[in-house]
Amino acid sequence: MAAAGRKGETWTPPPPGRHVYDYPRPAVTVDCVVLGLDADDLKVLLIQRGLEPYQHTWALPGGFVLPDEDLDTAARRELREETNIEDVYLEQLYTFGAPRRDPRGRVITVAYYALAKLSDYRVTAATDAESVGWYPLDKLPALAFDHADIILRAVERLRGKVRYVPIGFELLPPRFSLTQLQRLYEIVLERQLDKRNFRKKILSLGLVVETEELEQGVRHRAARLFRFDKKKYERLLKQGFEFAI
Amino acid sequence: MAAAGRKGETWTPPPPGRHVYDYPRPAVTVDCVVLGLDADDLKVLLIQRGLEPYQHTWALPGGFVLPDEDLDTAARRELREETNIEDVYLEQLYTFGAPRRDPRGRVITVAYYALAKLSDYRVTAATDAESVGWYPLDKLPALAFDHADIILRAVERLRGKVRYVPIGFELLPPRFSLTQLQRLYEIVLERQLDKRNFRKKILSLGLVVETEELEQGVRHRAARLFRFDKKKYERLLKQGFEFAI
DNA sequence: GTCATATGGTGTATCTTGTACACGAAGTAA
DNA sequence: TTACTTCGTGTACAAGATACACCATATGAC
Repeated sequence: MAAAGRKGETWTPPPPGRHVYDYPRPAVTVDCVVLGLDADDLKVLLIQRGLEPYQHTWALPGGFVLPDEDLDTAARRELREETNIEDVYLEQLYTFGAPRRDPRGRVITVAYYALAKLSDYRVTAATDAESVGWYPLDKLPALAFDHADIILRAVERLRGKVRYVPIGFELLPPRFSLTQLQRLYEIVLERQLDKRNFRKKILSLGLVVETEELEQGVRHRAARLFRFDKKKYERLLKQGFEFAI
Repeated sequence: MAAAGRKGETWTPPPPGRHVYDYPRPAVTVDCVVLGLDADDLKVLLIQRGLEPYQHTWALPGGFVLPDEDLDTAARRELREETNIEDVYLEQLYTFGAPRRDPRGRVITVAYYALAKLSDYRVTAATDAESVGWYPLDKLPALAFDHADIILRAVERLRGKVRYVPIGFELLPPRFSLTQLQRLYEIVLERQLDKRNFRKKILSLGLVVETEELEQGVRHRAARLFRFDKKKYERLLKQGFEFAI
């Protein structure tokens, strides 16, 4: 959460009152918007704040950037510490620095967004000391700070990017059916797609390849599973190929 | 310039050594990549640093964010103070925060990019106390800090965005010929476009409208001038219209 | 094992958009 | 008048987008 109290971890805080500067400096935090795909919608991972300000209010996972730590590293560390999420697609989103966005004083936050395979992280209600939970985007609780704005911007970014960069796959398990993939695009882009045309288009790109596996545990005909051929994509990228849905 | 010494201006600095915090805090700056379009290429506006570190080295205009100042405001202020540029298209680009990007200590910079009508700002060689100059992107001088990376990212952003958002017009005067517009796209996208197809496409969008004016002072047949209909664009945007070249 | 139910998986015809391509018109300058 | 330079235009073809419906295959209940 932005500008929350530092949590313990292995790092030992220096004695207070020791950092003196000629000019005032803002505090700098990172916050992460983790988006995950559920059966029928996009969800965002929130944590419930344990400390003032906004105690008990839901907020984005995040916290202070350490003195010798890269911004990306800070974002990944906070994500790990507060939600146990690791190895996700993570990208810097935007930096929010309105002078009064934090009641304690000037806090500038570098926001990140992450795409997670929601099935990997079944933290569905509460897990830790603070609670952690996935919330559908259209039923967000009241949020601390300007975190609602940050989430909005993350969703905009995802919507804009998903058509031109194959990041949608980050929201799916490694093996997925074409129906799942289509549903992903329908949810993110908020419009219906034609099944046959979608398949034609996707397969024509040659980046989604058939596997031997079939969907398991469904009570109807099982769908074939496909995978995204990342290596091929990277090869094509270098040749100026453009992904587009 | 990132994390340069503060310049005088009207603001009076507080007495040194007065700002004390419990935890170390980074300094936060803004830096601006101003891009302008010349006859044959994109140029970036640089200033020559008057102070250590990197004294006399070329750098991006920028400086510290004031305690009660929004980030965008800080970027515009620095641009005005250091280069006299005002009223340009300005957008946050990316935040650079590698721990040792500034030799003086931890400095995080929020980078912005701006698009300017180069003809409005003929600061071609030196203007101020420090020099200011436009440099073509393929002939940049040695740059201070990580400013070369920042410029690279700004150009990438422009290239990615110019096809889907009508920001190219920000680089042209209010009235322009279709040949000028085509040249803009050719320079930014780094590929040749077909004249007839380009015109057909542009005019079919209905956002570039003919004026009564003709090009002046050319030694051949004068081209008709057009203008970008921003109001119409904004109206269409609300209806889900998508600009694309 | 048959039937009901649910989703999987496939092809074609039409329309729209992108691409390739060349020359006369209009103005200036000598 | 002529030479030069850029302006401004249309058509034929290829590629890609869209609209649209039905049989196949698996499960589960009876």
